[in-house]
Order: sequence, then C-alpha cells, then structure tokens
Amino acid sequence: MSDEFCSCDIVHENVIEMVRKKMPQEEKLYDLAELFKVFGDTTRVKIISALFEAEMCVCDIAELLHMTPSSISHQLRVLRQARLVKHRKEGKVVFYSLDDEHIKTIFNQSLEHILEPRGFEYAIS
Amino acid sequence: MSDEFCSCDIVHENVIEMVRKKMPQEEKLYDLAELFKVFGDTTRVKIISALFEAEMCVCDIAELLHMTPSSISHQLRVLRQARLVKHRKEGKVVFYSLDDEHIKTIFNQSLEHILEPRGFEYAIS
DNA sequence: TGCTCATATGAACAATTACTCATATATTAA
DNA sequence: TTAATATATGAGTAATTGTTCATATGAGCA
Repeated sequence: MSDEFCSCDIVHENVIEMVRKKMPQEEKLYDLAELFKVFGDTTRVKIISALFEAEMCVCDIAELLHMTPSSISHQLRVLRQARLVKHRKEGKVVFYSLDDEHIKTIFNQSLEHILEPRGFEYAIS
Repeated sequence: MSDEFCSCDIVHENVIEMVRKKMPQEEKLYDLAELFKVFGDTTRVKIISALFEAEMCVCDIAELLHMTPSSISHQLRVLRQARLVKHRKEGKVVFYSLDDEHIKTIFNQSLEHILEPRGFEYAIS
C-alpha cells in the first residue's frame, strides 16, 4: 500500500477491505460517538434516569441531585441539543421530559452489561 | 428542607421523593456513565464497528483507521478494561474481537436515534 | 412601571483525556 | 544470544468539558 500508517508485515488486507466496505459511513460513526458523549456524564445520566420516572422542572432536578439550577440548566441544554429531552413552559416554570423511545432500550442494555457476572479471572476459588 | 441546593419556591417535593425512590443506585448510574464514556470517542466507536464485522489484529485496525498501532493499542486497553473486547494471541499477533452481546443492540438503537427524522422546526416549508 | 422568581447563558478555571513519542515486553527466527 | 517484529505502556501535551459565578432574559405580580 502507498500510504502506510502501520509498519507491520502481517496485515490482513482482505479482512481490512471487507470490513471497510461493511462499516457505516464515517459521519454516522462520528454522530454515534457524539450521542454517547452526551450519555457519558454522571449528571446527565442521573437527569435522564429521573425523567424516566416523571416530568420535572429545573429546580426539581436541582433539588433531587443536590446541584445548582445553573449546572442543571447547562446540562439540559446539552440534552436538548441532542434531541433527548423536550420542554414545556408553564409560566416561569419549564418542565422537562424525555423525547426518545430508544433511550430506555439503550440504558437497559447498558445496565445489563454492567450487571453481567465477571469472567472466571475474578471468581473466588 | 434543611439542605437546600435550589432556592426556588415551586419545588414539587412529592414528585422528587417518588423519583428518588424509583431511581437506580447512585453507583450504578456512575458505572453507566463510565460505560458511555467508553463509547463516546470516535476512534473507539470505529474500532467496535470494525469488530462487528470481523476479528482483527492491532495492525489491521491501525491500517483500517489510518492511525498508529500505538494509539489503537491505547484504545483497545480502554475497551478491554470495560470488558467490551476480548483478545487472542497467535504468536506475536494479538487478535481482538467483541465480548458482549449487548453492544450491538445499544449501537443499533443509538443509530436509530441519530437517523430519526427531525421535528417540524427543521422541516422545509 | 418596578420587583421577584425560574431559567438560561457567557466566561473562566480545573479536571479529564486522546494522541505522540520514546521505550519496554514478548515472540520468532537466525 | 542477537536481531527483528507486534504489541503494550508511561510521560508529556493540546484539546475538550463540567462546574461556578455573574449576569441576562422573561413571566407573573404589586
């Protein structure tokens, strides 16, 4: 190959070509990582978990998580931009709720991975 | 309440208490965010996508993604620690493959979210 | 109009992190 | 053993990001 990024001799070109053809577009994989970045923060995971149970206003969430309304508002902005939550205004109060059916599946599957029993290397003899 | 984090008057205490009782343990939500952090990087998403198609060695992945074997190795370490990939040694070559059935579901659901049509506010009039 | 409350947002700072580079380990072959 | 190859890893650096603080917006009420 002309532009080598790997100096190894044993490169399985046929496998690489097959995989390259089958893989999703670069742009979609980028968007996928961006979505996971949104999920990859404890505060946002907590907010989403809370909204699974009920619609809540900014102050409710702040009180629930023992955080400032400002930081919650910042995080809700990120969740809004990722189209994961929707909001409803009632006077001064803004109520947030989840805006995606996929999130629950994603979270459940991920929880299953976390709760999975470890391999034998961790087992008690 | 004694320890107020939110100075708002309109706090829905009953909702907060209900949600607090129903939410998963703090530790599990932390682990969940940690898992999503692992998914939240373009390089790692690409590696996982590649491994969906075939088992590959470090140099194969490096070549496929046009990156150095060193950086790939660093990322594979992260994926190993999250128990998402397993490895198999064959002489000097180390082959990596996926080690979790949940990943595919998580990725598919997430792709569906990304590919979802946008709301009317983006529609062409 | 003014005042207060609920939320949003910009700037700044601290912490995290992905890559590069140099080096270490491990396997094979001479 | 010595050399070469495939992979792993530690340190350093640049870029990203979550929170705090100050301030802005905007709705309801006196």
